[in-house]
Amino acid sequence: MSIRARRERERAERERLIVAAARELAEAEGWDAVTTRRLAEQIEYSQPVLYSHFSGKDAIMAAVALEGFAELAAALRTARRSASGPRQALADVAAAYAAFAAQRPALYDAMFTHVVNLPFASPEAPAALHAAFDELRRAMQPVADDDLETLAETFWSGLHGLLTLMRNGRLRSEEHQRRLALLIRRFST
Amino acid sequence: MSIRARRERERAERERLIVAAARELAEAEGWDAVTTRRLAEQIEYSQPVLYSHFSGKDAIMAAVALEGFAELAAALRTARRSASGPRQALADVAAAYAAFAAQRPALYDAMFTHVVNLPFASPEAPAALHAAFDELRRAMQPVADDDLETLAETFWSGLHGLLTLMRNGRLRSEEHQRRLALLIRRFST
DNA sequence: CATGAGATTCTAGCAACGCTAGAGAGGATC
DNA sequence: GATCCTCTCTAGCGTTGCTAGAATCTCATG
Repeated sequence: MSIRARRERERAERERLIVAAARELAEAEGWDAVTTRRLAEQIEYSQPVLYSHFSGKDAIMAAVALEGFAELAAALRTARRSASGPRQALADVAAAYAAFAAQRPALYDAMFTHVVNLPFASPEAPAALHAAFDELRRAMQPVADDDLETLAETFWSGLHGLLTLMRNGRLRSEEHQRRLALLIRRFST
Repeated sequence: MSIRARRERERAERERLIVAAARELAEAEGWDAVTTRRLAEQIEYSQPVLYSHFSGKDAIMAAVALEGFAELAAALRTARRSASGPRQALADVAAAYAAFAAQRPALYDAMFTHVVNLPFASPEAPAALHAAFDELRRAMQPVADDDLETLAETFWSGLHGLLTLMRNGRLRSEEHQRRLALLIRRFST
């Protein structure tokens, strides 16, 4: 029994290693640099081992994205709780979201632009994802008139659009903060 | 002299063919299906011919994107001009933008998410791109207080976020119209 | 202690990708 | 008619994600 347990423990540890290696490599050199060969080399096993843990590269990216959702939820929660008041909460949460995306672009991509296999706007979506969106919803509660869910989705989309277009060079970078402030202002009534 | 002219004409025609084939294939099966081999087969020439016209696959995508900008500008212009009034113009232009993105997702991707080589928010950006953004700017003129440029960028980002997150299954599809209306409403004062 | 079964991991390779070097064919020029 | 030059093709390089089948290692059983 104990042997089996040790095996499973080691196996879980190796899986953790794969996800960590993928994330590190992606954050350092972008997702294009994350190849199965480099991952295998990093964990000091051969390529096929990856496929005994994950169905493919997409599944590894999804695992990285899942980590990201949990961290995003935590960051948003901290921002909301440390806000000076309910009105400030929205601005602080939005700023935390923007900072998260700016500091971990590769992670953000895995979460919101690349992987499509994860269920999103449905009850089957991962708990961490629900938690992250819930933080945004709570931050918007004080400024919501009726349909909180739709309002939160729309504001989130605005944030997401600003950050992705900004990062891809589609917007004047010197106006970034002004646009963020403008968006928040438009959703603060 | 005439021979040289015919040559150049035929060459330009072949270049047009390449772009058209890339666009068709992308719209039918997505950009992943657009390979240099399939493109070569479609135009009935060998692969290296593509590289005598374009520096690589990215350049072909950029050419397709350029077509898209022109068409988007035209669509937005039509929407703005046929609007019943200056207040309705913003809603109509936004609706036209959303329809464009929904009907030609691959084209939209080439324009706004994939290719990064094109200059964007700068004077060097292609004329068609300036024209398209200018339509949005004009539609927002009546509702702008002071900084029209930043306002237009922010509203555009909101639209872009809604459409991309929607298309990738990140938002509840049944609420799409409601979110669009909400965004427009928030930017209509 | 030896052996066979079962799980685990590796080597080697497939098909497809973007892209390119160098050979060959064709028409224009002297 | 020989020579050049432009154009196009065949063939191939290095890389990708992924997989089949051989090899190795572990462990319970005779």
